[in-house]
Order: sequence, then C-alpha cells, then structure tokens
Amino acid sequence: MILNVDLSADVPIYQQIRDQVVEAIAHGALTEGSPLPPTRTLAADFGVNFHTVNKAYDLLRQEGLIRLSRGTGAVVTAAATDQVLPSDWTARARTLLAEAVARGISPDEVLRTCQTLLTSFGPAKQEDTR
Amino acid sequence: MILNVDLSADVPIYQQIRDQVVEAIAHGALTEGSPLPPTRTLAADFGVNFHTVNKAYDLLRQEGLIRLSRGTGAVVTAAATDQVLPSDWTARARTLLAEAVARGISPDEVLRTCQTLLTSFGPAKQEDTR
DNA sequence: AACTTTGTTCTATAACTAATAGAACAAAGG
DNA sequence: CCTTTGTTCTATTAGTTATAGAACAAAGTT
Repeated sequence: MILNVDLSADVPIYQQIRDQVVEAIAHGALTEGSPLPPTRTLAADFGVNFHTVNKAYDLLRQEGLIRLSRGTGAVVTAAATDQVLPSDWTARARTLLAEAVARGISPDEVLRTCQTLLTSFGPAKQEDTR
Repeated sequence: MILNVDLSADVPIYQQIRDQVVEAIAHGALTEGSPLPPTRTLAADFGVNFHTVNKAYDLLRQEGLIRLSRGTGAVVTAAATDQVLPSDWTARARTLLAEAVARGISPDEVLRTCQTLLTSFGPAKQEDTR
C-alpha cells in the first residue's frame, strides 16, 4: 500500500491518512486481515508525529474498519456488510452533489463521474455469487 | 428559502449556512438574481453572530455563487456553466464514495443513492434546449 | 442633502482543534 | 526477558470557530 501526505494541504494530516486507508480498502488493496504499518513507522516515513498517525488509526477503529491491538498492530476488519448507508453519509453526499449542480454541471455528468469513480475501485472486488 | 442551523452539530455554523445555500441553488429554490437575506437579519433569525453569516457569504462569493454589494446585499449569480468539475471536487467525491464501498455497500447501491439525490434536485431545472 | 441599509474591515477574546513533543505504561509475541 | 506496538498522560504552539463591539464605505431611499 502506498500512502502519501501533503503537509501543506488544507486537509488535516490525520484525515488524509484516514481517507487513504479507506480508499485502499474500497479498492481492495487492503482486505480483511491486511496489516497496517505500526504508527511510529508510518509517522517516521511521513516525517510527522506518531500521535498524528495514532489519531487516524483511532478514527478508523471508531468507524469499525480496523482492529487495533498491542504488540500485534492494526489490521483491517471484515467489511461489515452494513447494507445500509448511514444518514450522515447521505447528507454529506447531498451537499457534495449539490455543489456540482449549483456550479452548472448537469446531473447526468455528475452521475457519470460518480459511476467512473465507483467502477475504478469496483473490479477488484469479485462478489461471491454462490 | 428556509434555512436552519444546528448549533450543537459538529459541522461549523458558517459551513451549514453555506451548504444550505448551495443546496437551495441546486434545487432551483434560488436562481440567478435571487436575493439572500442581509447578514444581520439572518444572524438574528438564527441567534448567531453576524460575523458568522458574513463568513458563509464570503465563502459563497469566493466560490462564485453569489455577488455581494453594499446597500444592495447578496444576490445569486448565474450558474457559470463551468462544464468542468474541479479536481478537488473529484477528490472529495472519491473519498466519500470509497467510504461507502469500504463499509460493504455495493457500488451499485451507492450509485443508485447518488442518482436519487441528483434527481431530487434535478426536475426544477428545465434545461433550455433551443 | 440627510438617512437608512448593508457589506467591509479592524481589534479583541474565549473555546476548541491540529500537530508536535516527551514520557511512561500495558499487553502481545519472539 | 526483551522487543514491538498500541495506550494514556501532560504540555506547548499555532490555527480555527464563534462571539463582541466599533467604525467605515458604498448603494439606495426619502
């Protein structure tokens, strides 16, 4: 897994780390049981404080995406088959989609863009259809 | 236009105001030339400081969605027919969509949800097809 | 011309967040 | 027993959020 942080971006570092792990899981680059690097190692790689990485991992644990344990480290948990989108996700999506439409992009093109993004991390996940 | 702010939400007040204006524009509830309430009026309605509303309006101006002038107030500008989604929008969309997929929601269902949201503010905008 | 409306700019303050720093502790594993 | 790795604690610096009050500048109204 390749992670990058942009120290001068306006997105908080811990959020960038969290987002990239989420995307790696969506892509299938990280699957159930995949280990994440130790906080101190990742922090050293990025040249940031390990507390910052810790915060990202803590977020991911709260979201149920990884499991943390001492000595062992962080591993990705099973995709919980939530089946249901949390209401706050829908609210954030509404805002984001509205932003594009408000700028004059046609709903059709917005939807096509979403589809392209979704298929970009779709194929790796061959759904078990038994 | 009906705006609401939740003072106890974890989303900043100025961001909530900005988001709701964006959604109103996307819905067509606000169109080119529609006036927004004066900052002090809106602030009084919400029970917040007028500097907070000011910040939201300033954001909307930076995004090119409204025009501000003294004495006259804030009015919605023409949908600029950008035609192109800014790259940072795509990045935010990627993160949001990945979040759903990482939680085990199927890409198909995510796309359907996006489509539903988009059509919810689509119909008001009868595109001029001459 | 005088007055009102409305955005703009300035300083200031309190509470919270982001990031860094260092230290010590606790459990898993070799 | 030692190393690895997450957990918790205190502390500091810089930036953000929201409030507060004052003054100014331009547009519109009377």
